[in-house]
Amino acid sequence: MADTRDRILDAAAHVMRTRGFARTTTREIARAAGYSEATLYKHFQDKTDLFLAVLKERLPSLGSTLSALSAGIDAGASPPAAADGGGASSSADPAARESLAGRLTATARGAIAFYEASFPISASVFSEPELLAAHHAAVTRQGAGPQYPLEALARYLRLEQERGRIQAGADCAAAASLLLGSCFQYAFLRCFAQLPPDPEAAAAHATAIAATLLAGLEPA
Amino acid sequence: MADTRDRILDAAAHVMRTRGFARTTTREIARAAGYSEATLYKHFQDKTDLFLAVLKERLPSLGSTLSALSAGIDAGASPPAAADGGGASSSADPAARESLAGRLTATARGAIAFYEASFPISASVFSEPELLAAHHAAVTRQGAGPQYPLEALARYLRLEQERGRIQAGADCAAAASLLLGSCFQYAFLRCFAQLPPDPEAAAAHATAIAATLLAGLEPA
DNA sequence: TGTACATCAGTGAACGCGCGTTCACTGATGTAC
DNA sequence: TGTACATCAGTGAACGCGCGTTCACTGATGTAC
Repeated sequence: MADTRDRILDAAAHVMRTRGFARTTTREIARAAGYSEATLYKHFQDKTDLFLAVLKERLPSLGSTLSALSAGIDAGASPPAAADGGGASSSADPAARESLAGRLTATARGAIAFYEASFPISASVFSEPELLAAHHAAVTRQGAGPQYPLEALARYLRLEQERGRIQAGADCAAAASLLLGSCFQYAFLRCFAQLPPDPEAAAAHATAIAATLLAGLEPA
Repeated sequence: MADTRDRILDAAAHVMRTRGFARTTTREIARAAGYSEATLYKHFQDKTDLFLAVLKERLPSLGSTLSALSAGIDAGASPPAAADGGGASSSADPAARESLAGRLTATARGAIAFYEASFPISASVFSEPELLAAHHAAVTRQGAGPQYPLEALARYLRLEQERGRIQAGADCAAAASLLLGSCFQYAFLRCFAQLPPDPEAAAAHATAIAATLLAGLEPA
């Protein structure tokens, strides 16, 4: 029973990813889940209810990537737990993980993987403004939402700032927006071109933007 | 007749923005345009054909913002002409327009306006993978597409690099991705929260990210 | 100028289809005595 | 252990609706003579 609900959510998420939101009908979901359409209505009030559950329970999370950020620095605020979609948060090189550049690069890699995984589903929400509003309300109510990673990264950067590893006058919110925004758009462009995730290309991008953000553009 | 086609495209773009892609039916478009549904089929082969025309002919452009970037520096490559959605590309302060920071800020403001205007329509495309593929093919064929602004900005930065206004070793592609990615995600977050465009907030964001990108984070 | 015809932008009404949803039902499993 | 009943996850078939699309048509405008 609880298993049935999970299978329906898995199937719905799978159909949304592979056929697109417009093709994600109750028939397709039921077929993919191996149940009749009527069964969907034993577990969800209607189609919108099912979609909101998919958005809430089947979107990947940046949780582990973000908690790895501050690990070993401060036992401060940890993000809400959920399934992890990134998995690229722990660098292979322990020394790199300790450096500012290493941490930012690892975060960028995790963010790219996360955005690439969530885009196909989250973009769909924009085609139904009422669904968008309901999802936004749900996500805001529980303090998550797409601006959470920005806030977490900015918090980490301020921590480093206090420790003197970042310029005293630097705008940490702006820096977080630059780094994650770049990852976000990078993932968008790959989804737009319908390219599959490429961890090596993503790592190269992550390294380049982290280094550029840290160093700045102005000549010495 | 040609006027009719334009009115249909205007109506379709309007319905897509206000009701969302899922609610953009032939009936709604016809009603908004003031024609019968049958008239749509005198001008477009089918609904997909109409959507592709909207994407091609009614998406805003960053053209003027990007050409303003290099204005007065080099008579180099100018972007393809199209209707302009930004309009915030020319700064009120001529001195600011001349400085690197001023140009980057103006570009960021134009990019935010552009992304805020195009997101509601372009996100829709993700709900129909076939439409996405067709749109991507069309846009790639004519050398435009969402990565065009990134390339144009990177080209401008390399120009400044040659003139010594940017560090010799800096990664201009990464810098362009940081700046425009931040604008892109900023616009996404506003659309997600269904907030209307706010030029003042956008200008503040643009100023902050341009300054942060230029200065970098590392202490002197 | 008047008449007969051609053109063509636009329409009203209908079509078949696939959608989301519901309903009376089945049959396996658990439980009381 | 056997019997009678309750529970409940899951179903097959049907429903009404709104969608995209088509078709025979209208009526205003232009043109030939």
